Amino acid sequence: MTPQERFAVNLRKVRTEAGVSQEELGHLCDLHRTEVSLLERAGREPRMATIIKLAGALNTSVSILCEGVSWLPKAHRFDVKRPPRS
Amino acid sequence: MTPQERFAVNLRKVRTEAGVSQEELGHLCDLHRTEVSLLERAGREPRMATIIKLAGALNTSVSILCEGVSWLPKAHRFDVKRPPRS
DNA sequence: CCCTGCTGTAGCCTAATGTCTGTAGAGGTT
DNA sequence: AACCTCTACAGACATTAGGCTACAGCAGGG
Repeated sequence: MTPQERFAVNLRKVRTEAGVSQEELGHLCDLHRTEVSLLERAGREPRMATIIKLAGALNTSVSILCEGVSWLPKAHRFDVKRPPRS
Repeated sequence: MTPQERFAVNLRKVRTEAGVSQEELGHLCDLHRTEVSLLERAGREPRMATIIKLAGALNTSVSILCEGVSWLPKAHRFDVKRPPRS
């Protein structure tokens, strides 16, 4: 599982729980609807501005969107935890 | 003040307080030395993987690196707070 | 004085993000 | 049936992140 796959899961979870469509979310944070779709399908890796926009539009925090992803400096690799099965 | 300017301030503050050089930090998180320099001079806007790498290498969190930057969905603009003067 | 460590900065390159348009399918409602 | 909403997905495009090399400056220490 890659960092963007975990981000995708987090984003979709937060968005659906907020009851917002991809298109509404895109409008809220000035992102194109296809970009939101790609992010939720782990097709893209968001930049800082994108993460902060999404967090603000969904009234959540960047930590929650990045939850489960960390970096192990000594091992020089990511540590991506599997999301809790809904 | 732009989001990346605020990120630059946050990054430099955390790095210097950790007593790490740009080059050491770059090695810890597999980033080039010049990239760390650019980020601290607000010349670049980091991606998610970059932010998480930096946070992991500096033993901090993404929230701290993104501190002071938020998105106002209704106003369709960022809200960047000035960092506390050291 | 020379040497070393740290940082700034310019340039070039590749790969990626983000924008936009359009098409298509699934599911629900009337 | 037709209609609507949401989403997936393609292709094309401009902009940018990040890697790399190289050179310069500036401090401190021998």
